Amino acid sequence: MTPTLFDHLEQQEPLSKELGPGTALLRGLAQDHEALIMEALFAVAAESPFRHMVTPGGFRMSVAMTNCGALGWVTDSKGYRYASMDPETGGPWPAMPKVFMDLAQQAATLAGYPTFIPDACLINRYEPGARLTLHQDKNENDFAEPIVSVSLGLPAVFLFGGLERSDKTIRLPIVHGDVLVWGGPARLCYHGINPLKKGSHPATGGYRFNLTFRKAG
DNA sequence: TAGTAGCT
DNA sequence: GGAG
Repeated sequence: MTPTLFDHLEQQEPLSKELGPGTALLRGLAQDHEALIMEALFAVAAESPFRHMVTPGGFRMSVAMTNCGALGWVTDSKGYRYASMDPETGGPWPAMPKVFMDLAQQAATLAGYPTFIPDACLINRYEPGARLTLHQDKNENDFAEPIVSVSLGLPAVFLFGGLERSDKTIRLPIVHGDVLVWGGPARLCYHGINPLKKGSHPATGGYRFNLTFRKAG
């Protein structure tokens, strides 16, 4: 039986107050298909391997990334953008696995975006110490489309701020299986991930993986 | 400025 | 030495 948004909200702290409308933290939503998801993730990585991209400023990112779907997020000395081809392999990104698409659409629907059809899935791999500093997702074409973020493996602290970098941030402890959706007035909020702490997780070993679904094109 | 260093 |  598919859980309703009410089922999820019932078991969690009231996020809507802090994060505003259009935003939901769906605790444990990805746990049901955890084995299938990890299998699909490794299949994607076998085709387009994880790599440490470089920011326009010339810094190597601590998070290793790959993509699946029609478009993939990339950064290099020329800037941030979406590309239909993997710069490393020269070929298209791997197709988005059905289990990814189904999960993203289920999460988006629960959060109030029933027509969400992602064309991009950025896969982030965090090792201990890896982090993402506060940033906005603004390389997509339509900001009316939400962001769906799936957490797998080691726990992390998700930072959620406002529309300006200097705005106060709240710290959300995120664990394996949690899915965070944000859109509407929160769509362009600054967010980030604190440096990952060392640990071990049955599903992912010493890593945290994050799937970020977007309609980019 | 999707980073890092350096401070409290 | 970790957290902010």
